[in-house]
Amino acid sequence: MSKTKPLFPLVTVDIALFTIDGGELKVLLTKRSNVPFKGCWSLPGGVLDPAVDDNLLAAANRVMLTKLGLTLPHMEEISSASGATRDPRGWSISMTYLALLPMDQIHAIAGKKVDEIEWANIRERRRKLAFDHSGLLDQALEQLRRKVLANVLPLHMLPQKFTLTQLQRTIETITGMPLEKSAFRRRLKDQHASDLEAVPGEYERGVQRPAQLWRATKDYRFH
Amino acid sequence: MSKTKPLFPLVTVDIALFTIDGGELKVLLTKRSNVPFKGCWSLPGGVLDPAVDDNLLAAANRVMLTKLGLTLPHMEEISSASGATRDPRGWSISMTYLALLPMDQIHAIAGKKVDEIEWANIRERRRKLAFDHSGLLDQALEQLRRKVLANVLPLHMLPQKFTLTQLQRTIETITGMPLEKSAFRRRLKDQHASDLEAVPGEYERGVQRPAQLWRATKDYRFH
DNA sequence: TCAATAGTGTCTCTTAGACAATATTGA
DNA sequence: TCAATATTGTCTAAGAGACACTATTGA
Repeated sequence: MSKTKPLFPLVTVDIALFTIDGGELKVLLTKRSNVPFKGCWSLPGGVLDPAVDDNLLAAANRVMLTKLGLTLPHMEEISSASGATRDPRGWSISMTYLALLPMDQIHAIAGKKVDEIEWANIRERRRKLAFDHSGLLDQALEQLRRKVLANVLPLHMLPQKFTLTQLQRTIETITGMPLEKSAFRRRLKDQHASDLEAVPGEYERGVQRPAQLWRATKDYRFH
Repeated sequence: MSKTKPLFPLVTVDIALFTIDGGELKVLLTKRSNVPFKGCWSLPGGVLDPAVDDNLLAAANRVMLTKLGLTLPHMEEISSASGATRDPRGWSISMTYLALLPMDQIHAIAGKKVDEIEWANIRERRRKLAFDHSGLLDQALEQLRRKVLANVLPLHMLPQKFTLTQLQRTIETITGMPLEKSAFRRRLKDQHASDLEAVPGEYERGVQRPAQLWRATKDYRFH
């Protein structure tokens, strides 16, 4: 470690990383290998290292890369949690981040897998997490749903090339609300012309009419 | 001061406090009386004191109370700013808060007025602020406008009792967009029945038909 | 031909904007 | 009565949901 001075207050970053797997919304959890809360499940996270982190967002990206080998297409600050009692080690600040992983990279986790990991189904979330992570996860999930309901496209959860039906299913899975196919596509044409582009001549085939493949335009952001 | 240990990283809170004055949106600025950026204008703020602050939100409220004598009806976390270079004193974290002051309390500022203060007109904002506060103010302002445009009522900027026209003018001032009186009132009736209540028998009088006075319902939150 | 899903068209209903009409006061 | 602003009503246009229709493939 490159830490030189002890941190006071203790500053950590915690990441709620979501993806879609088997038509279900999942979040990545890690089992803690150290005290406090050793053996408990928690959001993946780590301690700020001022010697190497340019800022807190960079710290979140570093943690996901070094601990899990992941470079994530979206990382967004959600909120802080702070106080003297939320971490037994003392007065602490945690910044929570919302991150998205493309569904075809769900098995890309490599890195120094010091911790046991699990993709937990959001709908079955009854497990109590370490620290105040249950609440942090709730906030990140709420923000994800709010944005998708507000018509922001979660393209970073899809493969590079995808069909419009895949996109529709992804949104339905996140929000829990069914979409009308016709109205959904009308909205894409009217309001997302600059977000999506058809991949010329590429189609997904099956026992049906081939489906046009689409991709996010360059520099698309989940904003 | 009750600080016992020096902070590392340095943790501060900065508050973008908005109100309406003379039909204009204003933000409270303070002139810094200490280094760094001595003599520069900045958002009011202060350093976290883990010995007395329950959390960062409490720190923001304490700073506004002790430095300016204000107890604010709304205080909301916006975002963090962090890094090694944004404050010459070293690696720092600042949490920005959005706060609202009722327009009839614009002169309520008392407290230990160690700093010179000014209500700066948002539309004339060309002044460069200390640290990265210009950007922080932009973010807070954007969030305020986003919420008001998304139909959240800024009741905390109005007096306890107000007319619907006052509310309409307030919203128009924040967003910069004119509202249709009829459609606006229809929206209030349809979507804000639980946010507003008429004050029975109380009217604002003038050279015109008296205007019903309204108040925010108990526990109304700007959310 | 049929099952299956892609993709499009159309009808209707709701909602929001535009604008007009009525209401009530002080001067 | 008039000026001024509060409050309400109505017409219309745009957008969204419901639903049906057509298109294209593999089996």
